[in-house]
Amino acid sequence: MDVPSSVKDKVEGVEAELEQLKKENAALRLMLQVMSNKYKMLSEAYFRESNSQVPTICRGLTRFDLCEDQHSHKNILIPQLQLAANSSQVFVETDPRDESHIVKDGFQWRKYGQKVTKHNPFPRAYFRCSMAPGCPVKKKVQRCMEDKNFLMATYEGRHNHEVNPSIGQSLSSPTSSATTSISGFPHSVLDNPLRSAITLDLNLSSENSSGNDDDYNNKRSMEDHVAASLAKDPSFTLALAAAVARSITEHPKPPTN
DNA sequence: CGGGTTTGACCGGCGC
DNA sequence: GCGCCGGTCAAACCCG
Repeated sequence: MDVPSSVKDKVEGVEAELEQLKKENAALRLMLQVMSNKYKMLSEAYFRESNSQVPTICRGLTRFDLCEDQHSHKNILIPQLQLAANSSQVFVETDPRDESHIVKDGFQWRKYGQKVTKHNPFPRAYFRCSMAPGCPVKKKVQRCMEDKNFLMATYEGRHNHEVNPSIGQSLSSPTSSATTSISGFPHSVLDNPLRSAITLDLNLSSENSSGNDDDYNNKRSMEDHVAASLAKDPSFTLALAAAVARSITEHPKPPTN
């Protein structure tokens, strides 16, 4: 019995969609695992600090920012972890064969060094902003260890000038998608329409980044990949945030003294 | 020739 | 004090 080609196409379409959903589910599961582990680590660190009588600033603890999705005009919860003051991280999907460390973010950068770090075989490049004399902003760019599709750029400092749109235009190009959270930047920069509409900063604080075990790096790399793909879909982010919130509330409380 | 990149050397912080 | 490691410097080099 012959199956009409239109039906066949439809079936193939549904199968492709199913496959896509499976991938997204896998990504979500991974994300939940990572965030759950991260929450556990942070909780332990927090309680250790509390118990050691050291004055504590709650840096690096998870909070949820309420933001409005520009497309659906619904508020979405965005899990966000703060880096050190004036510091932020950006994840950019690039061709893994591209070794140029170029993150087109609207600024002009001058490279002043490159280094191979201990836990990542890919070299880390160091840049200074060269758009304005005396601009104190620096950035570090390094390819994610386990997912070569992503570059991780760490920004430090505040720009003392405006962004140049002609430099940043490729940020919105189809071949380069950025998942950004830029803290410490002037509003004029943040309001730039060239900037990615979705903010999803899943980074640990600078304090936690001082941990240098492989386990941590593995989690971080997985996080980078998952965060970048999920951040493209605000409704998915909403569902994720709800699931994470459930995960956190169900997590057993750390021992108290 | 000026501006950017490369790369080895150097420096300072940190843990042991 | 020593060694490790990340970050920076600066001379050499490249390119338009």
